[in-house]
Amino acid sequence: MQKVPTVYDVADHAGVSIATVSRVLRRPDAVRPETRARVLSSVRDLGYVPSGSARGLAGRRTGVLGLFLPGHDGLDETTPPAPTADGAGVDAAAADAATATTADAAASDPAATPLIDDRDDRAAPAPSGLYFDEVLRGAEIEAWRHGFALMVAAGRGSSREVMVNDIAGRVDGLAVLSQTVPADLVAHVARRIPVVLVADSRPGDDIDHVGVDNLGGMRALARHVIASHSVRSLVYVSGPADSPDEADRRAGLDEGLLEGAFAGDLRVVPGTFGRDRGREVATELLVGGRLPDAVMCANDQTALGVLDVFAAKGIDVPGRVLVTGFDGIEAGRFSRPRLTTVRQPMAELGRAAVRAIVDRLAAPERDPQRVTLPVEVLLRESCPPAP
Amino acid sequence: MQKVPTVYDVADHAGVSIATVSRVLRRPDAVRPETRARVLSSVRDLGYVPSGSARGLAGRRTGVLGLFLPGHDGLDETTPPAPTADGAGVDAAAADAATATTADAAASDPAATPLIDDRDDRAAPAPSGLYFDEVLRGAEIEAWRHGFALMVAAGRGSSREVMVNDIAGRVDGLAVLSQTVPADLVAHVARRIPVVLVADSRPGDDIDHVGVDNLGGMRALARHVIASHSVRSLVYVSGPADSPDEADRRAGLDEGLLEGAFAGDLRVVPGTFGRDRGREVATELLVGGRLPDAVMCANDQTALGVLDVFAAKGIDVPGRVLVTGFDGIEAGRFSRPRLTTVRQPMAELGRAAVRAIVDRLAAPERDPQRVTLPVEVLLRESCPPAP
DNA sequence: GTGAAAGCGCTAACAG
DNA sequence: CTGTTAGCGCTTTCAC
Repeated sequence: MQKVPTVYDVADHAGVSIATVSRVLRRPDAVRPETRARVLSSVRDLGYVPSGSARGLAGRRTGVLGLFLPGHDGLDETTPPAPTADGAGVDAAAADAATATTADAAASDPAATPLIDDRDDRAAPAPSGLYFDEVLRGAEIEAWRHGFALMVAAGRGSSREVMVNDIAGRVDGLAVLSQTVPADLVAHVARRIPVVLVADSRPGDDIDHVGVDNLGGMRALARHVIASHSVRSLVYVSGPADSPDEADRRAGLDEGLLEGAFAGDLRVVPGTFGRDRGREVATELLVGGRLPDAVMCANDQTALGVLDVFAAKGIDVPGRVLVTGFDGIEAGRFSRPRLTTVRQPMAELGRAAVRAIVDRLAAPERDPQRVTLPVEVLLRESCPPAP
Repeated sequence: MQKVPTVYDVADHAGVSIATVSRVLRRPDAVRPETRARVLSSVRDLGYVPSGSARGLAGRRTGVLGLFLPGHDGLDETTPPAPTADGAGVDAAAADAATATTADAAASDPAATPLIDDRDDRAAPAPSGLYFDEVLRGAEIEAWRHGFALMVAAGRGSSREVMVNDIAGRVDGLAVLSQTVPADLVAHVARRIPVVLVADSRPGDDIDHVGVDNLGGMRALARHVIASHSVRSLVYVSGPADSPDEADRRAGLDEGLLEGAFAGDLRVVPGTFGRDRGREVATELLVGGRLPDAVMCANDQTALGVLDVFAAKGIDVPGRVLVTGFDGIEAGRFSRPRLTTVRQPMAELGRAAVRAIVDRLAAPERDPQRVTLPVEVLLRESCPPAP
């Protein structure tokens, strides 16, 4: 790690030219086996690892794709970035190194391992991310398949601009999730490299886009709800009015109801995509005394909140009232009753995003593409299949 | 995206030298405000984004850290990497683009949204990764704090060498999880950049390392088990014999038993860290007819397998037998009964790993560090707190 | 405060 | 099959 070897060092050591070293690494069969062997051995001896930067510069391509995810709630915004400038915050590092660093001896001190009564599930961390983790995983896999490495960044409110530019300068293409990056920044970056918007249905963009079939999913679900059970009254707990997802899901609901010739009552209650709001709504419903036959929610969190209250109040789901969600988050698998929902193919989203970039790289002039991935309706106990 | 602008273009456009452009971007206050404004405006007009490669080359540092995770089970090995060579598999991309790509119209076809009866939880995807996702998230956050971007890669059995070298060439430091990279490769790479081993207690390494307190955690748990309940017979279902984690946990068990002056029977049954093996063991225990007072497992998966069988056979947990795990995976929060376990601070692991690299970058000559993070014992229903 | 010039390490023609 | 030679776009002294 002292005198990091370069092509020149390897070339010298192997008694060849730097071009040959480069060839051995890029197109091995363009070099005589013996020469190749000699070079390879020098590489080993010297501990040579080619510089990605130099490669990127010379080759005009980095072999890296970028993925911009939504920020991790809380955990970050709290602590501003260390003063970067030159040393990349190296000094700041030294400062908090002591914080979590523990010598083996200390950590093994019995007193250091707390016993926590978690019978109330209090200690559980908020899984929050899950959703994006899957996207990330899918993207990583697909990137690898296409010979790209993947660089990730989570959008932080502030300094997003810097980050985006920073990433954009290092990659051959960038996938941007939902509303993590302001439109103008996206536009700026898109002038340099292909950008694909993921699950972010901003209309009128001349930028590639991949998303899931929110509309079709909710439509299919709605049809199931009204067709399989004698639903006369239906409450829909929406998402935030400014959410494109909400818009599509709502549209799907309307279509499904129409197609299913729903003749009952539909009441729309504004929601927030939050579990708490689900609880509120359920409580109001209970207090109002007029429980509908079904409560369809714009997302799982909301539905889980509704289930929380119904369970606490002893309301029979699905016996007395049906409940549905949307997203297919893990928690819905474990709720009581288990939640009927629409599962989004998260990993597939990531893969599709990467494919979109790769395609674009191959055909820069092609018209902007829009990919919509199909979803699945998962019928579980909160609104089971027709009896 | 056509003629990607460079410093030169910006310099021309702004009527300054490239040095000034560079300054404006790196050390803004070293430039007269008016000049700065002019340059910045040119940057905007031209859609200039500095090349990370050029920057990395000239500055001898990339501002990127790498994270090497274990492969995603199955999903990958199945499909070999596209022929990379030059086009980075661009041709292969075109081939399978049609596979998942769907036009809006088609996706919205009702027939395209399948309804799946998931009352038996069959449709649920294997969450598998979860563990590493948290590490990744922690690493990303910490990297960002220190002004670094994060590059991730999942270790695939084959071509791992290529990947590692590839990543290593593009980053300033690398964190490598568990046994994802063979020792000699690690050594090779470590000659070029700082490498930190994560949760991989290979002894004798002169490489930085961060891990969790497997020993202390299991010790504390063991003491709880025997001290809080009148346990006379104990079965320990181990992990694979070659796992360093297993070794530490086993040692912790022994210490805990010793410290708690355990006078009963301890029987060790070999396990695999797999849920199936947990089921097998539980079944054997039942068939044998001599159920112990407690079954402590080397990890959560095993414990969940044990719980599966006990639940199916109507064995009362914790009434008839106590069960414990290790890891703190999400599924343990939802099992029936909920699983008492030791939670590893995954996100913290990721953060610590990044800190270790950053520290090393700041002090290349310092002795190798070893960081052991404390764990928490989560007492849940399968082995609750003392009555 | 700003410009000129010398690389950083590698790839990719182009010769031989 | 191998060597020579230009750059790739940016940072960074060193002068002015």
